[in-house]
Amino acid sequence: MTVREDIHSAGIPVLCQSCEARHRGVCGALDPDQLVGLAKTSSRHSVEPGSELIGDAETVDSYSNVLSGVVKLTKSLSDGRQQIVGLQFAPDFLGRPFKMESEINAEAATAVSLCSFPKTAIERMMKQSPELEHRLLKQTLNELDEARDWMVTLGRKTAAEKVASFLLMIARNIDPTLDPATNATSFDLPLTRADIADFLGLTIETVSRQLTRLRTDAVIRIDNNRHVTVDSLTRLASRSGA
Amino acid sequence: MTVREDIHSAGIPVLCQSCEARHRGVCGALDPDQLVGLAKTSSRHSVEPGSELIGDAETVDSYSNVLSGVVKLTKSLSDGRQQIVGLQFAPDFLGRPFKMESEINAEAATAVSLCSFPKTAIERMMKQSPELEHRLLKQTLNELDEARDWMVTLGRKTAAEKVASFLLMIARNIDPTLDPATNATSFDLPLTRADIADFLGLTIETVSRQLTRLRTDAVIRIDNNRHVTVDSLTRLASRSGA
DNA sequence: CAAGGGCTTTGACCGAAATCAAGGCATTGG
DNA sequence: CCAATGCCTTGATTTCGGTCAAAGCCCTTG
Repeated sequence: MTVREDIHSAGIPVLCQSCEARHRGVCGALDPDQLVGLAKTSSRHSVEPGSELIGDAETVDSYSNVLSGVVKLTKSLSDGRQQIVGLQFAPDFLGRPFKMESEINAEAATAVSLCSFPKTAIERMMKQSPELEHRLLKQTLNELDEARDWMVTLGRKTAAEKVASFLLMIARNIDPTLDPATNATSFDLPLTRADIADFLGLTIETVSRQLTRLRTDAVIRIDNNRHVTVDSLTRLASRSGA
Repeated sequence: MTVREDIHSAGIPVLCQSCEARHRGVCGALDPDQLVGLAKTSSRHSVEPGSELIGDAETVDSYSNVLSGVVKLTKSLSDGRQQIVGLQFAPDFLGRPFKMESEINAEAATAVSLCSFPKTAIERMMKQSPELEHRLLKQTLNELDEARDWMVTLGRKTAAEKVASFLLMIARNIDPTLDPATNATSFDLPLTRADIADFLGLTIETVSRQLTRLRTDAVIRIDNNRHVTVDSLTRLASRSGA
């Protein structure tokens, strides 16, 4: 069971008072008393696609729960080559505990809404509440797992398998209409072709060609360049290389 | 500062009684009283290169500190394609807290010595000692950082850059004779060409050819197929693509 | 020493994906 | 309505790394 599933199934809805929304991110680990303290300092934001959330530019001093939308984590080489090293969906927690040396950027891939807390507030709370740190450890272990799965994709899969794996991963994360009977599903791509290329270690052209192939082979349909309909998840999975 | 450096610089030597060795892994987070309890259940092992430490076969029910040697973490696709997703050096902590779903294998790349504890003992201790969980969180964050760095290497670097990056990483981790003056260093490769290929997402032949190129360009020397001498770390770094 | 096996190197050739180059198709704004 | 802009697709060509094949080099073992 992933952390995400765990939080969902635990079903701990927490009224985060400042952002006036019920959500289930890391806040779910706090007891009501603690939460009231935290809520006073939290605030809800909505940001445009493309906004930089964590970057080299401004030293960001806050943590956030992702309430909706998709955030991409990227790293770049000095000559501009870029790689997306992670995607965060609701209710993931966004931020860098204990300043790591690694330079990472976070950018809104879609419209994103966040509930943010000052770094100091979270860090104070973490000292008091082992349960909060435990939650964080679990999310981190989960992200590590995902990162390692993608290392296999990046290092050992063909372009066709990479694209199929990507679609499968997105479907699993934001699929609104999973139909177990027909084994079909549909969703909006949260990333542009360029982002997908940066995620899979390919070029835009190769991503486009592979999507075209999946379309002509009738594995998927794409409307408005965004909305994907997968006719058979199993057929897609069989092309993802395990 | 990496976790590894942190543990080293903190300089917390702990006498782990059962293995009768001073080491500084996760045990360093425990106070002496707790340690006595743990030490009763711990034991020191030495394993041959190639031994499987964590695998699909036997469900391993213990955690370990790596005392010396190098452990490779691998993942495989159903058709046998393999990817190394991490390397662990002393004093890293080896094991899977909270059973994750991801199937991962750990195998001794070199001769390895370990200090192992039963899973139950560590887990009991973790509930009592927030400091232990904190250490674990820090190591996990560090591994996540490393994994994401390698995603950039796997997705966006050329074969030449991959091999240079690999040598640089190994040098940083097990360099016994770093000479800041001449900027030179030397070390034994802990991995075979096949392992290096699995780590970098390349074939054996490509790894061999790139090493040959570095040799003919006088950036490195290799003796006995194992012992590498880097004449200029900066020159090597300049070939690693940042 | 010779034989054998495991690992590594090297060479010739091939192919998947990158690069280079147009062109299409929406949305936006004058 | 017609540029203009930003994505996306498609085609032609090139190239980097993979594949196939052979040989070299150690190291062990009889």
